[in-house]
Amino acid sequence: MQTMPDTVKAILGSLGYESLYPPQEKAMAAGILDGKSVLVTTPTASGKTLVAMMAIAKTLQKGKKAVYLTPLRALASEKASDLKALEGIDLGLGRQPKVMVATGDYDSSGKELAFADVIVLTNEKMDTLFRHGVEWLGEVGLFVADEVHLIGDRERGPTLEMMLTRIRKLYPDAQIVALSATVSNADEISDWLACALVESSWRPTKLVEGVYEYGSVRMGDGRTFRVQAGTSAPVDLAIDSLDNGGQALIFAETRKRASSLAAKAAEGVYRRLDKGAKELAAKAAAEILDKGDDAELTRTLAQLVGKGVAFHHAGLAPSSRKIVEESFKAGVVKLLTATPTLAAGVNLPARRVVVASILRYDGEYGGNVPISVMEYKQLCGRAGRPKYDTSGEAIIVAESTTATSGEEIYDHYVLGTPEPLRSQLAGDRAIRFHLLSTIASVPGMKKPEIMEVFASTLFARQYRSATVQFKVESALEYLESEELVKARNERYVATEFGKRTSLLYIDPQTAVDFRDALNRVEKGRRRHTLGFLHLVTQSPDFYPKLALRKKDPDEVSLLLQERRDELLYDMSEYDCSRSFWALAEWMEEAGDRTLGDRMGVEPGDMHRMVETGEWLAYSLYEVAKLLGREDMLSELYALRTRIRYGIKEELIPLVALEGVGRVRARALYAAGFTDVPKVAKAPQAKLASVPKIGPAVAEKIKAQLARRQAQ
DNA sequence: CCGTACTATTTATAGACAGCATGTC
DNA sequence: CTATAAATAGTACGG
Repeated sequence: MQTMPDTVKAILGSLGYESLYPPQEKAMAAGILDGKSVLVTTPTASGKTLVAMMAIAKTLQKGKKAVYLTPLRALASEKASDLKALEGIDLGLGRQPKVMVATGDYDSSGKELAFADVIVLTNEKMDTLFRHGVEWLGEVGLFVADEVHLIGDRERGPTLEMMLTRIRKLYPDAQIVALSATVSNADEISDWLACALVESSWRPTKLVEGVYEYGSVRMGDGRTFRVQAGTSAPVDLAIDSLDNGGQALIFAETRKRASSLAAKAAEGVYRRLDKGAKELAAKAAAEILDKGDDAELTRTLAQLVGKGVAFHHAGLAPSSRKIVEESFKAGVVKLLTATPTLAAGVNLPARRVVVASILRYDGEYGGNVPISVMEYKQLCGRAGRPKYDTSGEAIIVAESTTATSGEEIYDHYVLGTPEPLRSQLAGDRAIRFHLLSTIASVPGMKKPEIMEVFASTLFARQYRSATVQFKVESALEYLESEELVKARNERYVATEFGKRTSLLYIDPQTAVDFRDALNRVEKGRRRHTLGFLHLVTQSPDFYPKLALRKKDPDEVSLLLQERRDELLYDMSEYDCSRSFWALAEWMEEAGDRTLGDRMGVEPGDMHRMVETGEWLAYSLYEVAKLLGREDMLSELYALRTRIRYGIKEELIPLVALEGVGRVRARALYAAGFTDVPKVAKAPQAKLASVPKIGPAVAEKIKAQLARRQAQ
């Protein structure tokens, strides 16, 4: 503590901290306040944010900007609101420090960001800022990279790896503070990033891990105890925790299992609620119904929340998800079941974490495979609420049906150490994607210079140089043969098509598929909406891709037959996904009931499909524009709007009105207001009498039409 | 013949980042 | 080539 400078002490004081946690002291000793780059590996909730905040404060005092990088939008906004605490501190800037967030869905404009001192971004957003060559990056003195262990993720690791590589290369003087969960090759990572390594296993609450088998639990501290057998082992363990006064969190391997475990727990939990708790639960349940949609999933969830139990997974509507999170935090929901969404996302700790199974289905493998020790430790990280519990517990349920015994599980997971982090940049998709952006952002590099960029990746450290060379070269060949890049005098530049692809942030494969498909479309007046939609949903960038169920092909086949003339290529119902089908119905104004109950598409999935679908439809529009296909532009623009709002073509003009979405647009149309001029002509009272449109909305519509006319 | 309890068969499988703000026949 | 739990369809049996 004696090493702490007064300024930092003052900052800590104004943030409400008196002393530092051990890992925080270690980070200071490593020189984090002197601008030294550091990799901090500690368990979750051990105060990494404060470490970052101290470094950020120091950076701002030097008149530099700080960038904070996270893997999730939800974490970005959470961190931003944590960091807002800095806005209240005088750092000698002569003004208030400014904290801003920019993510794909919530974008502060580039200009605004230039005036911010602390900028919170997702890793991908940072990548796009590099691609756009934002000017203020030179003013950044500190990059904080949170959850750096994501480097080992097959899908999203490469972006993080390339981004860190680029930061090191372009801004060698900038300080890097990398925050990571515990990994076994932390020294290799810190060496790669030229960082000092700070390792600590300290936690603010003690964590005791154990394994449940045949009705009894063996804990890491030597304790053993039996659990009252009830409906199902994970539920029994959770209820046992409630009886000891602590909330419980069950991690399940599938969504279905999460909701079924919650249902099993409902009666037992409800019996344990007192009158006040029951009232609060009923209120939360009503809120879910009120703010959510009409899908079966939402109704089931509301019913369970009314009993003090909930499930949480990516199928929930964003509104339901938020209410569940808040209710659990507030203690209204006593027992929560969840898929791994909660392991990486917002911090929702519980006294006891139950891992219902260490197996998870892997489609490529064709069976269940055990999760990694690192994943398991991530789940454990949610055990123990610093403010309420002195210690947290994590218990794995060992299924008696599987070959692995409780003892083996204990040895492997409880006593085990997380796996080393492996670069995932060797994947073809990842290499192509990042190679294109490298060439597009620095035009005119020769092959050796390009190789040099990849030579400073973690990938190059972990693989033979011949492998790296081979991978990069074959990706280069691909990009060249598809005319995304071209070489002149051995210097590589991106073509217009390549540049556009890089800025749209789509997979080169997606761009090529789009281009080739559009080029095959004959010029003319024929409509191709369904074909375009298929193209979008088939893209490797589209997510989520739901497979057809056994009973679906008949109905999809009918849809294809009816609209065969809209297709771009010959295809059958077996070339379709349920995502394609659902979006097609969505664009025909199918409701939550149809989508959820008949098609089995949960609200959260629909939300994401609309989001990615719209982005890709926009990209398809841009590719068509680049190809000079004016004949398709209006139809592609319509496609984008229809995906976004879930409407038939006739409603497109109406949703341009602020405050009018799919439901109100349909209501207006049904009342005879079939276009904007008709709405403009109608008296306000007439609009207000249309169902779903009250006086307030009618006024809003009138006001903006008046504004529009004035321009 | 019907309802219930049990058994065989079928079905489906975690999560999540990114762009940009028209101009038609 | 590989798994497993939940939902659903099918079957046996008692009344």
